[in-house]
Amino acid sequence: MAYQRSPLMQERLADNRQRILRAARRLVASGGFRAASISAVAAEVGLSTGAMYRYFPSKKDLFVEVLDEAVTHEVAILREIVDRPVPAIERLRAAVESFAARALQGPYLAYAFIAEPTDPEVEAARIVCRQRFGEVFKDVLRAGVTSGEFPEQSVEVSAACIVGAFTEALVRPVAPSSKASDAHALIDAIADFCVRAAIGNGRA
Amino acid sequence: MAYQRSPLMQERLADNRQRILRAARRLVASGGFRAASISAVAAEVGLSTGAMYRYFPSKKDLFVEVLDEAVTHEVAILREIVDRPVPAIERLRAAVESFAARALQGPYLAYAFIAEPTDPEVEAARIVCRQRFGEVFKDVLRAGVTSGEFPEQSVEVSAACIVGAFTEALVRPVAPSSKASDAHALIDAIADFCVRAAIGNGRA
DNA sequence: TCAAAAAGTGAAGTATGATTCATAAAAATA
DNA sequence: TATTTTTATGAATCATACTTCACTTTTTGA
Repeated sequence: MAYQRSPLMQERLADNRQRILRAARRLVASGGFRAASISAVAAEVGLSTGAMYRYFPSKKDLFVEVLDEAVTHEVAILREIVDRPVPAIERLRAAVESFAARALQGPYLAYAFIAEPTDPEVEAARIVCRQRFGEVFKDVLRAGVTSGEFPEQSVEVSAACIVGAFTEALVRPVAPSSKASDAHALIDAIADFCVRAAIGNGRA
Repeated sequence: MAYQRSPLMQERLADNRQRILRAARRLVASGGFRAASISAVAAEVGLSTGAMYRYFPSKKDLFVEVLDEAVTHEVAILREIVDRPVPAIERLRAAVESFAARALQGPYLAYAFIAEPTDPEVEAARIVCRQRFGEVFKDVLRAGVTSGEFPEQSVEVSAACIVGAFTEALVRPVAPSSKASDAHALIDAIADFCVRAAIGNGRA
């Protein structure tokens, strides 16, 4: 007869799926896509490699979803900050600081969904991610230009530069002397940079 | 008896070596390290894969050298610009524009030696590359801060941000609408961004 | 021109990691 | 509990790309 999954089973499967996604993200965050082989993820979750394919049709699909989830989460946070009813300068600074603070906890994650190359399919997903980040910053910049806080500028390019600036500065500092202690100083310096870039000298 | 390479042969070998390096760089520039497999490089040069190993002991060694050559060349150009006896602002702008213009011709090359991950050994070489780039920008920034053109700032972090900003903006524009025609506009916008970031509003 | 040595070839050898598949274990019905 | 179906396993398979090696071609020096 027709056999159905019990609610309990249903839940366990859904839970496994979540755990796979989380384990994959954790591995990417700690060592990039390189460290996130199917067998590594499987081991992390406590499943066999074969079982992975019951949850995701391929490695690509898994990582597209990891990427998408991470970015959705991140963008939601940034969006909330960027929509606050305060001056654009403050919003910009807060957004950069917020992103930077979280990125510092898992530099590779920020790196992975911003820069690390993989299969063309995952790559396509990442381009969308970047655009989604870009949109948020473009919105603040546009608001600032409209309100007169920021000078005329290509908000398109500036948004890309901002994303690039904090990514680079966070992911692999030119001088990687950053300990946990000066994380705050690093974040400040990055935010200063981005705000200065947006403002210029009033009339750049 | 002891057999020696004739000068002609000597030259042909040296020439092959150069051609291998150039082909490898060309491939990286057009499609990243992914596109630069040993067999692809060999095909490009017109040699067999086996022959490659008469010129370089391993793929790693080849790419460490490719990276090193590219960066040495690039840094020499930037260094020349940065050492000119003009205001720091001008030097900074010129350096960014110069780098950006060249990077636009082969986005992947800039990308590859700035961000793309590979073997740990090549990775180590890249970290040095980034530091070398960083140094150049740090020098201009320091000069500008000393001369009072730029406000106090972490030149360390600012240098990283600058490298990141133009890399991101060049390598994969958030909105990749850039045709050959607006290359100039893009370069200008990036340079504007970096200069604004360095200057701030006089007292950031 | 001939023998020795170097250079070049490309198929075979390895290594790594994704994917499949025959089989086993577990869960759902009767 | 017995039967059927789903889920899980992990070794085997496949794919890709670096590296080696037995062999051929070319070059060198007599």
